[in-house]
Amino acid sequence: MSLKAAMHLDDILLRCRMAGLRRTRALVAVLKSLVTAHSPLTLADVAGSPELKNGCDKATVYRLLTRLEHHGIIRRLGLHDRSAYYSMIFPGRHDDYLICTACGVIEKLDLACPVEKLEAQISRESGFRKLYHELEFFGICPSCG
Amino acid sequence: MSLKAAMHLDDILLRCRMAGLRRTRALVAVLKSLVTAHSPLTLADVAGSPELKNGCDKATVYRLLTRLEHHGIIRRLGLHDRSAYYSMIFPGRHDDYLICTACGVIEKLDLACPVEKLEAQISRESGFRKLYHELEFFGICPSCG
DNA sequence: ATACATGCAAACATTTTGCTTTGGC
DNA sequence: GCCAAAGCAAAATGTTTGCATGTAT
Repeated sequence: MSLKAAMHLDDILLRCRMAGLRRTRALVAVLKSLVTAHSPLTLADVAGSPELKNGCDKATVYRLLTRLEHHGIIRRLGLHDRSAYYSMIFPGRHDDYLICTACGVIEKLDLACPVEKLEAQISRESGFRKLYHELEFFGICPSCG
Repeated sequence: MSLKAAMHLDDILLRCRMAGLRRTRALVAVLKSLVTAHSPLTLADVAGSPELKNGCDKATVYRLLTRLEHHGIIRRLGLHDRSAYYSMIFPGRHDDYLICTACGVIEKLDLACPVEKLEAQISRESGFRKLYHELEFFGICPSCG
């Protein structure tokens, strides 16, 4: 894990404590997986997490992910797969994704998200609160092409 | 079912025949549900479809939906729910959605989709083919607010 | 010491497949 | 009549909950 990731981790653990979460082995393991991941992870990915050799129980991971999401520390994504995906929320950053419908590879898109300002407008017109969005592009990647 | 929907239905049945699908009772029922629906439907919605009193078998509906999606006649959506949603594709039209994370209500958004042109750019830069996208806004609706 | 978190196991929900029968062409 | 599609039933996959035990505070 890089120095940058380590800093993030301490920072996030602090936010977890603020939210009333205890610093358990499972919590640290889950956060490590998510902080170091290059793309969103499924519950099974996190629970398995071989490199961290933390085989945490799925039920435990499930409850942690649920709570972390509820506290706005991680984000839950659809990504069109049968299982849900999770990724860290880094303040001020938002990722959109490009996904191959053939092999399932997920790439983070490096672009200025074009819907940020729409969000404010939609919130105003619809009366919905706590608005956020999910934007994914699907297609066939060059390797599968 | 409105006249407009009826026209759509004939049109779509034609496209299905082109794709090699037989005009079965189940196919007609599935298409009727989807054409008349105001928002995307789950597999269970379509199979149950009470108003059409067509209790089709779920396996049948599943296979039909899969095939229809494969032929580009319907679209499969994530919508963050546990089950997948399906909606008709009306040529030249694309819908984005606004979803309440509390009660689950799904509203179609009436806006010029801001990512259409991005799509071409992404396709060019990434080499992905057959690109399409999914854009959803999530939040708490006024009733749940 | 206490309350919260874990792990195991079992219940659920949904999707997916196998196989026989039905019905469109 | 032939082959694709339907229907039934069962397997596979992923999520969620109950409950006894362990552990952070």
